[in-house]
Amino acid sequence: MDVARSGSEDDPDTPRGRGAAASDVPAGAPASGRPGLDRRRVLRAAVELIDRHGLSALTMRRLGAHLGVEAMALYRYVPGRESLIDGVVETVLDELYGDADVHIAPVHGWQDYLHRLAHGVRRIALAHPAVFPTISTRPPAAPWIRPPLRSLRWVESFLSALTSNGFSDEAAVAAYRAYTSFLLGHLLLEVAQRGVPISPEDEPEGSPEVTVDLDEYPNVQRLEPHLSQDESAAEFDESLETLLDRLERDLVASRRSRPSPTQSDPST
Amino acid sequence: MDVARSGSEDDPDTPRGRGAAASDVPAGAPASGRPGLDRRRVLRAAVELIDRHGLSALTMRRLGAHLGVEAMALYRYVPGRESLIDGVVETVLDELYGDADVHIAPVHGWQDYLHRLAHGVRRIALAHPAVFPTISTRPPAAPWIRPPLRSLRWVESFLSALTSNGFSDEAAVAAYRAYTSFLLGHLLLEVAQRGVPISPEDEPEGSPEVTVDLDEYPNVQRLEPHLSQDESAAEFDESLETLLDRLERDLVASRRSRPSPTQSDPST
DNA sequence: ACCTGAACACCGTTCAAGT
DNA sequence: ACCTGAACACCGTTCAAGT
Repeated sequence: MDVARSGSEDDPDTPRGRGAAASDVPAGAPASGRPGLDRRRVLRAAVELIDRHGLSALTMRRLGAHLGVEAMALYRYVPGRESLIDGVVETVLDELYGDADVHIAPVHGWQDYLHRLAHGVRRIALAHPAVFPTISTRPPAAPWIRPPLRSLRWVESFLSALTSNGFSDEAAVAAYRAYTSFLLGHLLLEVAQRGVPISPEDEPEGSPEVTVDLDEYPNVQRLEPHLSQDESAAEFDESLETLLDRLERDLVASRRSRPSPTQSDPST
Repeated sequence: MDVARSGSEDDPDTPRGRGAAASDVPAGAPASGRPGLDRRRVLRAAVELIDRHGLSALTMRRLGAHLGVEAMALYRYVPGRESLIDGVVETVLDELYGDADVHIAPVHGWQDYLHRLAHGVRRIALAHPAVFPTISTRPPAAPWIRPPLRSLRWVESFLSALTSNGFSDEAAVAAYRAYTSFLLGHLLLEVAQRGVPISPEDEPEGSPEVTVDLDEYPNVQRLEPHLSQDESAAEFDESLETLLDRLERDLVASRRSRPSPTQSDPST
């Protein structure tokens, strides 16, 4: 279960001794980070902007203003807007690497690991609902790198967890596919359900309440109370358990037909 | 199984007697539709533009040019770009209403219906891969209208099919949720895997082939052949069957605990 | 080394004006 | 009734110039 740190790219231009230079500034500065721009600072500001006002509010000019700088200054740290958005996706996903709950040694094998990983991704989706659709739909680097697990590191970690626990290569890949589409489908819908900030300042004023006439849709009308209920959390857990159970059944079945070729080590 | 026609909005401003005025024009005009703009024509041109060059290529000015008109003329038929995109989503989804394979009387009850519907949605996703991410992520009209089944009509049709076949209200809603997240997860990933046209003219020239060094990711490296294989179609079918089987099991189990309260009519 | 001013091409959108 | 010209505010991006 070797999972190291960040993925973005090792920027060797970090101008400080970790926590030293950060002390002579409010540390939680509200908007304008005077002390010196920095790729990481730019990306984090971009995430903040999207979180607060939606993706369409992320313009080079606004991001510059947010950082107390002209837009053109950003091109030192980022090749352009598209690539800035890629960086935002990486930055948000990088939070997973720092998520203690995902990293503690799994006490119940691979199931525990997949369980923790799934909830880690869910926390990220809920923390950055305006970013998650972008995480889900940006074209991945390779066709088999499936969102929302968009980095080689996580794919490796996933496959390693399964193959070192008795899964055949084919089964591990199949599990990877099932797992990612489960995460994507559920979390995208959960995030959509919550309503994401779209463009500038949602709904101008006293909402006109676009109430549709449901008379022609009797089932929808009758089930409206059920439909409106937010069961996302429970559903996520249930579906996840269902998936893990299925994977385990398949695993056991495969062990029976092709008896254990050296029971793997439960190390780490 | 009552499913009527289009959903967009009943535009009463159609300036012709259906097929009469359309006869004095090539009928399959390649780009510039001289004879008179029309909301439907505008939307279809927008779909074509996205299909060919990606969402970012859809600008009011380019769409106008494509239709042989200045951009400002489009504002007669569409309130603005955002709403144009909503119209594109509706237009593409409307193809489902005309899909014969979805509409024929289901010969094997609700399972047959869900099966046909799923494949209908999949056909649409594959026919318009550049539109599907937008279908998946545009904020729905109501929180419980879940992509990719974005219209009241389909939700009604879905719920009707299940509740008239023995499903309780709760079970029907749960099935609706499971079904939509299945569709979304699978199809979004299948479409992403195929690589969608992003911005202008993919890859300028002889692709530099960004080959990543896989040495640090031994499992990924070993499984690369498996991972690269496109099993989307088979996986879609398998996962769909798994889902339908689970729904059926739950249905049977519920019948046992609460014996049939009037076996419903299999009409239409 | 880092940022800015000015400029360019291209946006969405409004509105008075043309036909 | 339908389309256009001109204009406005706002984009992304380049590049020579400032400090």
